[in-house]
Amino acid sequence: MGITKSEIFTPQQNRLASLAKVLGHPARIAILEQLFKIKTCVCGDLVEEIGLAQPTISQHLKELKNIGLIKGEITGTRVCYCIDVENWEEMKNTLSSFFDLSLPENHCC
Amino acid sequence: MGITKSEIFTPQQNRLASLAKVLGHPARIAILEQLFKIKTCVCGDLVEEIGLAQPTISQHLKELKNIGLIKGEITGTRVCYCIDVENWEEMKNTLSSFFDLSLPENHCC
DNA sequence: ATTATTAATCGTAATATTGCAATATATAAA
DNA sequence: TTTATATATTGCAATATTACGATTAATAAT
Repeated sequence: MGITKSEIFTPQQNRLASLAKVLGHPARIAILEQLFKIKTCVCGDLVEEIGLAQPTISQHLKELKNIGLIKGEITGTRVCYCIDVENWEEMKNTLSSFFDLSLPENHCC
Repeated sequence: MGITKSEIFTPQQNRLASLAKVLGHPARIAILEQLFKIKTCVCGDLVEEIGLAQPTISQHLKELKNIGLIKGEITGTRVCYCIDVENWEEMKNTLSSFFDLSLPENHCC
């Protein structure tokens, strides 16, 4: 059906999955890495840098913005995108907590 | 087109995205949490626990296994699944490294 | 041998995602 | 005002994902 049965999971599970899902595309990883690399905001340039069509990049940026990982500010005809530092830290913690769940001790395999 | 242009990204970017993608479904998050919770292997029971049909759970388990987050061992008619501790740690580090990229200092927004 | 149990696979329907051309929008420059 | 520039939105085609009923495979129990 292609539809996720979100209603049978906890808000935490759904939130974590949503966050991971947004990170689940190499173009979005590349965009985020570029934002880190240039140490400031991206005002365009991502299209040439990444090599996907402008509408495609725009769409990926939208998803990153929706989940709160980046934010954009319009300056003239350009839009400057940068990491949303506060949310970034929060999501880092969300993922860390999950991965820090204490590992099982009694293996049967 | 529904097809990701993996070839224009680095292996690292694709690897990270693949890992995140697998975590991008609440059922798979729930399965992993359950594996942690019971502190041992899951031999069935996931179907009742999670509330999706048996083929659906089986499919999710397959994806978790493919990426290496869990491993399974056949014992009789049952299959015991548990966290693949070694890979788990590796993936934790992969994600941590990404999130620990030093945050940009010069904000323009 | 037959039956029960458990999990994987197949087939299929519904929905989501990816990517881009075409277009729209909105500001800057001339 | 007209034109150029940058980004968003729309519409669509191709592919992927999710979910599950039906079936299969493989062992256990009777």
